[in-house]
Amino acid sequence: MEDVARAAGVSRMTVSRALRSDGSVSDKTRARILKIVKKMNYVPDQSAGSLSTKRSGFVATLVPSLNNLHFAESIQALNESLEIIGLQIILGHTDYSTSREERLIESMLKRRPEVIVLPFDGHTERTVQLLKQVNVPVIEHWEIPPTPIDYTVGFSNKAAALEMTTALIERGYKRIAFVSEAEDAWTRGAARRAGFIEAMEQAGLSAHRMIRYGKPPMSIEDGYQIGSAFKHHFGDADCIFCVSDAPAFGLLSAFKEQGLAVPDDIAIVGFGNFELSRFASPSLSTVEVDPRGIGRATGELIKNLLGRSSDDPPIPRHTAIDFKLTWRESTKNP
Amino acid sequence: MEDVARAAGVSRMTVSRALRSDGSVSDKTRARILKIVKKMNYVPDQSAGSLSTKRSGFVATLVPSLNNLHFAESIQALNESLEIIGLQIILGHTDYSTSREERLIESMLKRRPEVIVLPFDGHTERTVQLLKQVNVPVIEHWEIPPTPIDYTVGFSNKAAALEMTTALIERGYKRIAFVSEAEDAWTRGAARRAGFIEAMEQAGLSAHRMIRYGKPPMSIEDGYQIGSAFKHHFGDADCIFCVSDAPAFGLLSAFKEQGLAVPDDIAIVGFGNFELSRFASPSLSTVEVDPRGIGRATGELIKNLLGRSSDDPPIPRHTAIDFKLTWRESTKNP
DNA sequence: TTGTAAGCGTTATCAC
DNA sequence: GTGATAACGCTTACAA
Repeated sequence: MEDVARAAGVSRMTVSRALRSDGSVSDKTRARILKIVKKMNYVPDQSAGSLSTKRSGFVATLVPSLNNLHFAESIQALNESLEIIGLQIILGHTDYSTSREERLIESMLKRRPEVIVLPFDGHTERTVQLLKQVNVPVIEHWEIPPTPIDYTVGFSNKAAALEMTTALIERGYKRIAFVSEAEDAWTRGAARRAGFIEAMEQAGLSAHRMIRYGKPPMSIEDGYQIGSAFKHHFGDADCIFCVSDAPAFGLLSAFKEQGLAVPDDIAIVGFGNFELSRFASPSLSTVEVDPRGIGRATGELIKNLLGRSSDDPPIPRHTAIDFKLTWRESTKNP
Repeated sequence: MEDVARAAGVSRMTVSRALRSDGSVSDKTRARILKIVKKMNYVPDQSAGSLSTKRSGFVATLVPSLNNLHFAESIQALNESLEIIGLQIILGHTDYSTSREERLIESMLKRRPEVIVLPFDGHTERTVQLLKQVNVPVIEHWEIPPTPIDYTVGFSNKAAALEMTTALIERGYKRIAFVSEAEDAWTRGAARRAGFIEAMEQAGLSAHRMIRYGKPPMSIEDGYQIGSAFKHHFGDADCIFCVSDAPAFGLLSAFKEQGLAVPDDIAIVGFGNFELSRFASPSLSTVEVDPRGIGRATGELIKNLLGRSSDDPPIPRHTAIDFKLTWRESTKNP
């Protein structure tokens, strides 16, 4: 910067001002300076800038895993709205582990993020404590936690599963099985399961057909394994509700091998609505969620949080993102 | 930090040393300091540290899109090896656009990354210029560019497609069609197409059955659309080679609707080997690549680049990542 | 419109 | 083993 200033015959301060549209610099000087900047290929050092302005330009963002198109899409949408306002995501994946989440947050805090975005799959006590005292907006996304730390963007996984289960019961299914992970640290999976159980009980039906297998995220392979042994365990089930679309694909594949007809012998529904769900055969009934919507809404929220003057209207704590039930060939529909 | 120092009755310098395992601090003082740090929940500011040490701890990482499990997995693997050595990824997606890539690089340069990792889908002149003069290791991944900037990790997409095509020809297919995007900015897709064409020509076969559709990344839907009109355009084809697995799934779906048998009426192969490829029906023959391997190898390379003393053995410019042909039910195999 | 001085929170360096 | 001092590259606050 010194060099640029010298070359332009001005002080560093003027260069600094020219570089941000901030200051009042005469158009002539600014033009001259910018030309020199281009020529010298000067790139300002944002760490140094942050140190002065106390604004890092970072948004610490955690997702359970990138290895899931939904989270990846959501991040991509978030990123798109953030880069417009000059914010950079620093990304981490929790691998569905609360202790990993805690470690990541500790390390990201060193970067002085202006906002922290993270999923709710349970938090350690220390995580909550860190988050509360750090004095930065915290956004939990993809689920509505029982006791939110600050802001939330997402939908109730329990309500969604409840709605789907109720709709299945209305369609005449009574002996519904639920497929989810064996390890329960994954709270959103547990929420879906709870929704299923509640709906069954409300209808006076038994929710004992529980298949717990593997750890999150469930894969197609997991579903295939479950499908291969399914009739052995719950031969009387008339429908299977999967905690995500992935194992549902595996079940479809396994049942096809066994000559079981879907939905005539048994119905299958998933959760998530991956692109493939429309093209599977039979195509998959599922709970449709809106990953890009979550990312976008999170971006909007951040924009509001950081761009506000003190007497703007208050910002709502929760942004609801819609889900909806999508019916396809894997269930018998009215 | 000042506060911690005062509470511990030492100077800031001693706190700084205690915090990194760097200096020579007596075990007693260090223990005392660390206890106070914990209690006061002090988190050092890495921007300030970077300013002093000239080490940002950042790795600028670009991928074409996160909306593709392969890139997401690769990033996740890279991230896992980087966090061990205390490096943070700053992530961007180019959306297969070289001008977007240029903008992203310019903005990331402000963070003073210690390494730059990016895909090769062509670069603008200015990108190359920026990258060359920035004096930071540059790693191009996922493809071997004709003129690498610095280091490369990946495989030749052209060679892979050539090998697959040759193998198809050996299996007796002669009227092979190739499905890829209409927009050709995407160099790796073009490389695959070039491999296909070269193999066909080597065998004295015609490579005129070219379907160009949509823009990268090709989706299942794209494949479905192509499949719906396929017989109309190339009714005599005996095999379709898709630039990625995604459109291949769409083709399978469309052909099933039309009552076309795969592979008896027509064979289909993909590129990528997504998890689903094993479970599709028929399961999909494809070129198997190793996204996590690319991520891991990139991580290793970075570790070597940053951790070297001047007289270590030189680091190879290129790290080859294997691909292999995987044969399943969607082709007639010997 | 421009410049000067001080300081952001850390660490390198050298002295004790 | 510990401390004082001067950077690091920028911006804020004020002065001209």
